[in-house]
Amino acid sequence: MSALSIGKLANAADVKVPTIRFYEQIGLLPAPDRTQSDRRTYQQPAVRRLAFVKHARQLGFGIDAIRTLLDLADHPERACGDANTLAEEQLAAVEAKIAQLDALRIELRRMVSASCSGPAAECRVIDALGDHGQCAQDHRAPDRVVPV
Amino acid sequence: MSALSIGKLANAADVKVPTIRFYEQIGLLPAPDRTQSDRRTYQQPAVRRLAFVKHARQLGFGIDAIRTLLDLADHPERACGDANTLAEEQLAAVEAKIAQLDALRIELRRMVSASCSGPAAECRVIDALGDHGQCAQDHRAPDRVVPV
DNA sequence: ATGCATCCTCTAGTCGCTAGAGGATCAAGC
DNA sequence: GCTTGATCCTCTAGCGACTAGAGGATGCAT
Repeated sequence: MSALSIGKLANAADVKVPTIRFYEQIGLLPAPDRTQSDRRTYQQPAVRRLAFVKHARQLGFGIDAIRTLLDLADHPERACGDANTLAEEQLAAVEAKIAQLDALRIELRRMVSASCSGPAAECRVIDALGDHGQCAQDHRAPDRVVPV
Repeated sequence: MSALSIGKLANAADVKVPTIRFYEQIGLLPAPDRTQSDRRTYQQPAVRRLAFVKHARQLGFGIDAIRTLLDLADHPERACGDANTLAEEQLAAVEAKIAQLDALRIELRRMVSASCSGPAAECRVIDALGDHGQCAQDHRAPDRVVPV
């Protein structure tokens, strides 16, 4: 009755079709049954599972972390210490990134506020980029650079 | 006199050696002269140019944007409107990302604050991930998801 | 029966590097 | 002069999390 094609599942969880196949490929979602013509057929629980994954991704959890979280969700009798740890790590990561972006924001604002209209020779932006000494703040990237 | 090996340049600008080769490959830095044994030799201006690129990357500018900015820096007689536009766009992108991360932070804090020690069945984190309806805020990713 | 949507697999591209293989060359100490 | 270790060269592949597209097989509605 409630069998879903991959397209319906994608719609139900608001996730793109290729993404579902990708998740299956990397073992994040179980391989579903197939029809005679080799099409994937999902049952209702797949929607919840995919929504869980989507929500976790939106919160910035990495695939490995999600694997652990799913595993815990699948085994409700286990202690959830890992889930707390992961969430705390994620929170710390998010807060660190916010701090870094705040420094960037300040620096960029400083550049932009002196908006110039003349030639590039006098451009505040170009100038500031060429001379890091102008930076009031420390806006270095700690590990990886922001992919804004 | 002031010729630099790629290693010296990397040191001077605090950038890794392979990164310099990569920048050359994608045309961000000009191909330098070579010694008889095919080693790259740089002159002093290369340090400033590379530092410019590094600084722009730290501020989150993409390679294409940096190409434009470098082009402007190379032609000081041109109007710098593009530089201002790019900086403004970058500022807007950074601010948008901060807003999104703030929402994530709130949501994650909510999860973490109710730190549980029991089985996963009662875990706040697992529970919250499974039910987006619990989220007070809208922490959806607008375009791409945070690679925290 | 036609036509279009949806599905399948597979490969390659995105971004900005980073890591490693396999080999040549250089500089310093003995 | 010789050895050793650092540095250099090119080339290819990998990261994360998808996304895009080729080329072909179904499914469903008219």
